[in-house]
Amino acid sequence: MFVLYLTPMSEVKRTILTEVKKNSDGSRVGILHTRQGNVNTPTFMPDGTRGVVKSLLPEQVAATGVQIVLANTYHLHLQPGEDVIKSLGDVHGFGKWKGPILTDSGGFQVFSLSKLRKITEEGVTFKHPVTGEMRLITPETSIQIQLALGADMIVAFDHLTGLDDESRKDTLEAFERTHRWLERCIAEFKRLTDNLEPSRRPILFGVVQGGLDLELRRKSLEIVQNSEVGGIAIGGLSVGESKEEMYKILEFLAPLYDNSARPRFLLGVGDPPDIRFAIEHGIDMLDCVLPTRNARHATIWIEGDKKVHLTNAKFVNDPLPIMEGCDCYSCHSGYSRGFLRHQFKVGEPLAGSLASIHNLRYLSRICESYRPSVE
RNA sequence: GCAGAGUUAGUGAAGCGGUCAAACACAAGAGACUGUAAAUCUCUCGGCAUUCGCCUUCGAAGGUUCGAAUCCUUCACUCUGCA
Repeated sequence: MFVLYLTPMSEVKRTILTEVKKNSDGSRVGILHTRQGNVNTPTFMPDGTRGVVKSLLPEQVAATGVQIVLANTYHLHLQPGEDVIKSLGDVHGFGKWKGPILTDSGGFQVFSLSKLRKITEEGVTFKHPVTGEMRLITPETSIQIQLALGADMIVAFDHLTGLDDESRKDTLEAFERTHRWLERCIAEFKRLTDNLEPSRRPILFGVVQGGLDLELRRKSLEIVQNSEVGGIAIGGLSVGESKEEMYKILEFLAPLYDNSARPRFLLGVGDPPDIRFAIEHGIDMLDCVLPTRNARHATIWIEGDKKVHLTNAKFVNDPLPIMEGCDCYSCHSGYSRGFLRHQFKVGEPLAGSLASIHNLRYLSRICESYRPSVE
């Protein structure tokens, strides 16, 4: 068969995700096998860009139900550098996170640092936002860095563009380049990991692009699925488009995943309704800065996915916890909204930490609601 | 007592004849944030109308001027020197 001829490789045959159950709402329950242990899916993964989930101890992160944490290739490469991290016990020993760690490739910075970067076919040259230093990241170096960091799951270096009106014209270029770069990522990955036992290899995710164009999305998914990658990442969403547009793509892709043993990772989505929608359309893993960033900005979720600003004046004397009935540490310990409002107003970092714990628990609980039998 | 300096919206602080309802910072109020240049950013912040606009303000009271937060006089208070 043509597809098999293209993909006779070990990564495709390897069972990276064991599908435990299909739910009637379209979601699926699974066990993700990484070299750093198994993880229950669907799962939400907070971003610890610089090697830690901001303002939280690993124990506090784990206590929210989170099982995987992200780190970022671009940030850790620039500072302190993968050599330093390697010498300090790779990303696990560095940040003391015992579970699996996934690194993002730096592809997001192609988008978020668009004013500070230049794209060529070779790769992307970034100007350091602070020092002005120029640094080239290529598909090959991204893979090298991620492996040196010691991540258990890594992402192919892709070309991400925004989906605001201005940037949509770049979709085709980004789509094509992403696939050319994927081949180079895979080649480099194989070169550096072929000598490892398959069970000791990190999992490489290829990234699906294509903007809002359904045909491009179909083609991109096909290309990624026919590549020697261990996981499928859906990229290029939640970057300026409407929710309806994002949902349309997720809905379109849902029936097209061809291999239940490969995890599907939706990059960068973390608004509770979006998480639910994604999970109910076959997504197993999601990461996002939203729960922790919002928390540091005093915004938390309560029942019904409602956003609440804890700095609001109405909370001055409020003795209630962030969310009644919540089983997170912050709510369970009884910290009042009045206390949190005050600590936010005076700039006390503990307030952001307590709110982060709550928001992470809120998202973990959403994921757990799809996998009751596994708990 | 004498000589200087000062008193500006919640606070600090610019302004020194028209372009001043009055810079800026903080405080206050509201909001944004989706693979983290983000413990950040945006808006509002005398009163009313909330579109045009109108009204009351720059220690107090008088005065000069077409026009004063800005110049003059007196008073009140604050600070710094000398007694």
